[in-house]
Amino acid sequence: MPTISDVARAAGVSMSTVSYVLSGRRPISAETQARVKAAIAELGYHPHAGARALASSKTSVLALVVPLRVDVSVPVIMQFVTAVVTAARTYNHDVLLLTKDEGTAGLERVAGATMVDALIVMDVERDDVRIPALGRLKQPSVLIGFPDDAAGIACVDLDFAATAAECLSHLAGHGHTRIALVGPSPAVYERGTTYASRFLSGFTEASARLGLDTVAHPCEPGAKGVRACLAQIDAELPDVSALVVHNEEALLPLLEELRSSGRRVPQDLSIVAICPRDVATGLPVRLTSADIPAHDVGTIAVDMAMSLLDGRRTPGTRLLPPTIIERDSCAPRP
Amino acid sequence: MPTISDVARAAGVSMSTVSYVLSGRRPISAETQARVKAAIAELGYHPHAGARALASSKTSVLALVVPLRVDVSVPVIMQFVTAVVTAARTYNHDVLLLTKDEGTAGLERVAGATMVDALIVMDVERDDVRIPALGRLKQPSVLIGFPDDAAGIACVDLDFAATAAECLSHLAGHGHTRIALVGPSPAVYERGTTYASRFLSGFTEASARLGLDTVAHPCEPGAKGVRACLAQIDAELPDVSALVVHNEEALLPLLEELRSSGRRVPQDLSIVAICPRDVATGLPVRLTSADIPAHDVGTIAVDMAMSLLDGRRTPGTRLLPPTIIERDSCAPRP
DNA sequence: CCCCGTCATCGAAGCGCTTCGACTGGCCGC
DNA sequence: GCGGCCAGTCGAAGCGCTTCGATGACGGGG
Repeated sequence: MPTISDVARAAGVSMSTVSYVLSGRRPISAETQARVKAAIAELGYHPHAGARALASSKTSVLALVVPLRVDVSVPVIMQFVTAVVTAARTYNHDVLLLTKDEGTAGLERVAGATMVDALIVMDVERDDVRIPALGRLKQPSVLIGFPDDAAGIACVDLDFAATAAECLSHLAGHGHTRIALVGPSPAVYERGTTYASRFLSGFTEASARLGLDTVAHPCEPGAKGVRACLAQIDAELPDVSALVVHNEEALLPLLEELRSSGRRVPQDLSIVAICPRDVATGLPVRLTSADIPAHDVGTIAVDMAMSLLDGRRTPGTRLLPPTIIERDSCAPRP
Repeated sequence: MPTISDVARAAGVSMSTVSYVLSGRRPISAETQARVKAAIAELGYHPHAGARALASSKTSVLALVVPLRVDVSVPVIMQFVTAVVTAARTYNHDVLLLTKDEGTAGLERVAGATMVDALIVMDVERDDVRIPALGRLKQPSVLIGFPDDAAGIACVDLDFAATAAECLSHLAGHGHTRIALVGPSPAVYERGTTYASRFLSGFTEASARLGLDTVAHPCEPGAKGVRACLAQIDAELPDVSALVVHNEEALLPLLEELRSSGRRVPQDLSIVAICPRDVATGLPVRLTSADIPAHDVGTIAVDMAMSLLDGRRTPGTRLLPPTIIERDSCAPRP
């Protein structure tokens, strides 16, 4: 492996000149630049990341913490991940992958060892122990999600409250007035993931504002859970004509159950789902859905991390507006 | 951030002693070790990764290259990823995530910059351009999948040929003699992913060996693709009584199509699928399946990389034996 | 009693890069 | 015609760690 001094020798200049050609931090004449670049190409020189990190205290690496076992669907996580990696590359950064199960120790390890310049943390919970830990690090961090108290740490996420409201007004626009929310499994609420409760309170508020008759129920996973949830809804809200489904796992069994009990979607029952595009289109009925903009969220998280890194101030928090995509699961009230 | 010399001063020893306590490469008396460790704990010292990499030419980081857009299902990829990250941590390594779309350049970048000690590459194709590139790196690498010519690079994967044979003998054991293979979409074959052709040739061979009547067809994605594929199969192999499905996306539409055309699974038609556990159990019928051992493959890939790193010789290639899990989609021939 | 081998520890030389201060010509303005 | 300035370049001092050879103390064998 050639070093910077090999390049310098080959180009007939000093090490520092090569360094300045590479970083552009000082003016170097066009001819010299050309010679240096030629030498670099010829030798196949790559600056040594460790040496660079040592000398400059910058690693060009971002840490990304992903959840291992989750209630939020795996494809969505993967979308976040690829968005983050792709966005990081546009800033010439790479991504070190950590898992949530390492908890606070993982953060401290990579930050303490100066392996990364900044951290992006997914799946933060209401009262996440990692938040105070992040605050103690010398590297900046960005949360994907909203804890109760972000303690000054930057956050990005879909505006779930506004999304719930959008779903309701979309259905209200079709004439529906009796609407039920099929929520995530109780485990999600208990775990303290705030998107569930943010969605729920947005739902409740908008329902009151729009004068709708609504009920909301969490939904256990599996066909039995769906059946139980539907039964409860029918009992509490007879003549319900539309469902808002904030539970990806429930979608398929739900459609199965409705079909086998003879309720047609959308003729008898309209549905709006909160899920990524491909889930909405991959089911037996193409669902009208509020999109989960995983790609945008990931990209914005990286943008925020980069602003933080070069000292620019960033809005502490970004809530992305919802987008509803009309497909085949909403009809006017029967 | 405290440095090793802060620790040394606090413990009243030299820097090198601290280093030897940390690495264990030379004997240090118990008392000295205790003092050093106390100082480390008290100061909250973490060795600087860059400095360490510079001095030792070891980074304790593995690169993992994942495909971005794929025909193999996202949850499977994610299983590989989490297995690799988890296994890497047991060796005190971290994982740098690269995407396949960076191609050869990504590999050369991280290897050239000495950001990683070894590379693990997923989704390798028949004649992958990355293979010669990997050969040129000074870091060892492990492929997940089997190219036509691995050029001496280590490989791990499920033994797809043996898997096909297992599926057939499982069905033959239930008395089936007329069996069709619903293969991946033609795009997969064209892209040159070898697992498809390995499976197909295993299928053909075992079919001959067992004296079965079989046909094999690729299957375009979507409901129409499934319908077309079934039609072809029925035309070429009337009275087909079992299907081997090597196409995760086709599974749901396939079951839909069979149901709506009145063919019951497994009474009228038995099915063995090749897919991960959760897919097999998440469908309307719990499918008997040959498991895709993503977790094991990921773990073994890391083990192989580590052996390569400390100079131990490893088998150049590991093919994992298939496991068939009996569920509700296989019945004796009607 | 001396020599030698062992064990535990130290000192210093890098590893490859960035960065800061200093140096050199040329060119301007007065 | 001289001081000052700027563009362009160089030299050297680290950055924090590992590692190798050297050193000192100590005990055992001759």
